[in-house]
Amino acid sequence: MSETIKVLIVDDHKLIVEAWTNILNTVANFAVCGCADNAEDALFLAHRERPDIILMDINLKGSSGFEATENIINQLPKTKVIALSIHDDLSIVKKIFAIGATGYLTKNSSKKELIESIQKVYDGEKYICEEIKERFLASAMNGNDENTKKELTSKEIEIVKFITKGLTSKEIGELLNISNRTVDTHRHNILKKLEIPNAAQLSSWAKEKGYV
Amino acid sequence: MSETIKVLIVDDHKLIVEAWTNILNTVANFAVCGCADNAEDALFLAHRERPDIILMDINLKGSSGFEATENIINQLPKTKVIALSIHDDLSIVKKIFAIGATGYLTKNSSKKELIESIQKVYDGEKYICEEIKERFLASAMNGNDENTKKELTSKEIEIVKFITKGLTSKEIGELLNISNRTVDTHRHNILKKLEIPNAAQLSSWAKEKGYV
DNA sequence: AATAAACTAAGTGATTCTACTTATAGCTTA
DNA sequence: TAAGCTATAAGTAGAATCACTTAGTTTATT
Repeated sequence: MSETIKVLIVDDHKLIVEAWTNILNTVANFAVCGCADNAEDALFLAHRERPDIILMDINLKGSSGFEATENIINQLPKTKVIALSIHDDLSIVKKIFAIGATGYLTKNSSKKELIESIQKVYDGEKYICEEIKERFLASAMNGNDENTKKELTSKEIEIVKFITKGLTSKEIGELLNISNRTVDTHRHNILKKLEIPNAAQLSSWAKEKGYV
Repeated sequence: MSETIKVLIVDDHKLIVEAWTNILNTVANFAVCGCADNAEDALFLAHRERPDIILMDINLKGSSGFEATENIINQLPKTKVIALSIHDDLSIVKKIFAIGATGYLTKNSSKKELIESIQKVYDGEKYICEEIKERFLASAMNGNDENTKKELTSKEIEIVKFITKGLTSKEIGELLNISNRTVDTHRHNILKKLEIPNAAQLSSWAKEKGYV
């Protein structure tokens, strides 16, 4: 109960990191042991500081927060990760838990939930914020398949990233050393999986969901 | 000096609002007099509470933070608005000042800058965070035209919004009651202005800059 | 060993987008 | 009044995407 819980905060917006640090430091047995604004620093600090909890924004600019989370969990199994995200997409929640996260908050969560989640996860429980819980429930009730929406493969995600950057199939093929017709096939499969009509919408979808 | 400065916070992420409230309430002569997570509530609260300063996130989900800012400034000229944004795009900074904002911070600003900006703006000065100042300087030095990048017209922005939603020129034309060839012309002009090669990149650009 | 999933590639045809140009009408501003 | 911007529209040509299909190879998993 009175043991100090060491927390590492990872988010690429300084103002947000400082604001959360402020909140957490008002809680008696919490101590913010470090902050990082990118995946590399996060990994380095996790090794040095050995935090109990990492608050991880999975929408980092450069690299994917998914990979960073995966690395940390693999290398430091004792460290628990609470994922923090701007979106309420259920497939992303499932994915991050599959990787090994122990908690999930959105930026619509309350301060109370933030504190609660850290304590609960430290005590060995899993934590999902109210907003997401309700959405899972609603999704289960009306039987829609939002949470069973097909996942993209890593190759497909790679290609999505190039598409958002405005590359043509030909250019992507050259970069990946595959035929432009193969890239076309991937594009087609991606759009079909996600039920999206074209690259323009795919692009904004990817931005929104934090794939890029 | 000892007068209380009333601050209204507008941001669509509860956790961020609470975090900033936390910071500001630790400053002796600051008082957070309200929070809003959308443009309508912001306007209502501005009328009721008559804050000295409004901290306005200009990347609100539903409506544009630009319009909200414009409305508030027109209706309550005594209220100063400090714009807060995730991006460091100089053309957006210029635009928000043209509308009538008195300060600009990014989410990479520090806590110190947040507090400083409120005090300075309350004292009648304008405020721009360090990060943006440096970018303006750099831009002026190497003479690149990033800050003179052409602005999109309101029609063009309207069309960009439809493009990001995956509509074809034909569909957009039908919605706007204009020829699909006119939409094509607009598309061409948009891409040329922004020096972007295709709709896919345009789409992620628009997401990134908060146009949609 | 067998099955499934993912990656690869290509054919075909339709649709859509992009580039560049010309042109008219309306509105604003110097 | 002239110049300039915006919105409208269309011609032409070429590039790229999208839909749907078939199919061989590799990689995992059971």
